[in-house]
Amino acid sequence: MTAAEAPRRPKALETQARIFAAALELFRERGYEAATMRAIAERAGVALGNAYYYFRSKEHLIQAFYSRTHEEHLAAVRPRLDRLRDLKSRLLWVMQTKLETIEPYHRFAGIMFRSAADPTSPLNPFSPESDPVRREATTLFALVVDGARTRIPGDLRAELPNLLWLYHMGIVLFWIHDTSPDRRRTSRLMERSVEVIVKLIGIASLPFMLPVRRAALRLLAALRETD
Amino acid sequence: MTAAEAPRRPKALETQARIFAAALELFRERGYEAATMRAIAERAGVALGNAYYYFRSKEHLIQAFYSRTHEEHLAAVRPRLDRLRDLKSRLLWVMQTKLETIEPYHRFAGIMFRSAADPTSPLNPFSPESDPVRREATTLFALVVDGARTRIPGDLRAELPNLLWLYHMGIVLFWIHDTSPDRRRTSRLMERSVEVIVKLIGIASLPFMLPVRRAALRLLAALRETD
DNA sequence: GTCTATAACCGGATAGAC
DNA sequence: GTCTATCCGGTTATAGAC
Repeated sequence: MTAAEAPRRPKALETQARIFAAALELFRERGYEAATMRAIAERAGVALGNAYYYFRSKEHLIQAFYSRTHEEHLAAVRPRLDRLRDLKSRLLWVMQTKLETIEPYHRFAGIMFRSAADPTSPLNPFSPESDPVRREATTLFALVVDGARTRIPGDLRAELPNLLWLYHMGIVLFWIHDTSPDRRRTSRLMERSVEVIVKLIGIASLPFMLPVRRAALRLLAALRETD
Repeated sequence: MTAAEAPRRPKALETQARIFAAALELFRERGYEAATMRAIAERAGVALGNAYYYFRSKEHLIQAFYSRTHEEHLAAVRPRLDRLRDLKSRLLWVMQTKLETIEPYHRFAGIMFRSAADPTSPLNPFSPESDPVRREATTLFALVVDGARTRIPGDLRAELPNLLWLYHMGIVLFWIHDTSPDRRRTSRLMERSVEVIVKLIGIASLPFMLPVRRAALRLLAALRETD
């Protein structure tokens, strides 16, 4: 729960948790817009000003939501990941649990992603504020890759966690727009894309692909250069 | 200029144009947030309510902006595209002119893309409202492909305009976040990625790549299915 | 440091008169 | 078509209590 300033006293901690819980409930029940700060404060049994004391803005409430769902995702992933050995089933498992974790919030996820696309917003996945969450999420994909017995050339293997994180963001983006029952379209897309990705990794690992692979990886490196 | 309802009388048309022009100016001068509807109305010399008469919301003002910049882009592309023959130089030219066209609006482009990521917003590139603009933009990339003498298998060729449109959206997304002088990072990324893309098209066109190509294309088809 | 209550500001959006 | 008045919700400010 990354809030404005981490509260020290247990009572404060509880108040903050109550506000956060109220926000989550209202987001679920009414969606983002309708869950006004006034309503959140009321449900949490605090004054409006107090809600702002713990969460600098409505958006900060969402940063907290990010962390929370990531933790939930981790918890859902762990019990089974170790037993899966090949890249494909590991990636499938992680993606599947991801979709299950975020499903309850589908209704307000869209409007949440409004801010996510704004470069000046702390919610932007590339913003400094999002750094910790992004790093953690990438770590999960590193785990997926490392634990797989699939053979992958070193240069690609090093970049793969970032690429998979990006891929996973793409799936989430699709999920946001998916109104099919049980989010079936997203599931199907996810399953098929995982297959294609694993196949592509196989191909990219072939010796004669070295030049293109290098060019593509250099491209990615350039993406991260600061000037 | 796709507004709320197309105004019939010349006077109305002029008023609408004046509001739109004022909006564009203020977007450039102050960015999106600071360009309040009140300020836009004032600069256009109309009442606040009147601005809303022509543009249902601030976001609709941006839909109009989309159309406008696309038209400008087309105008910039045309004089030279015919003379370029291979895919790489054609694509490079189109992307380069794109970046030049949107550059003046860099400052407010970010916040513009807030709404673009919201599935309920008319600004979302996948929304019905955006359909015309997207279709037109895709047509441009179809033109890029069709006029190139590069050999491309039919299945891939049919999908390529959509893929290139998607690619171009990615570059724009990067551009939004790019604060380097003269947007140099974006230019570099664009040039390198065009090279990689053309190389990849070459590889994907090899006979033994047929199965993976098919799988990937089927994936894209699934993306568009309505169920 | 934690919290309340209340009033006010600001800008997007709407209603209804002219 | 155009205006004025008003609503609504995010956000801020303030002043004070525990």
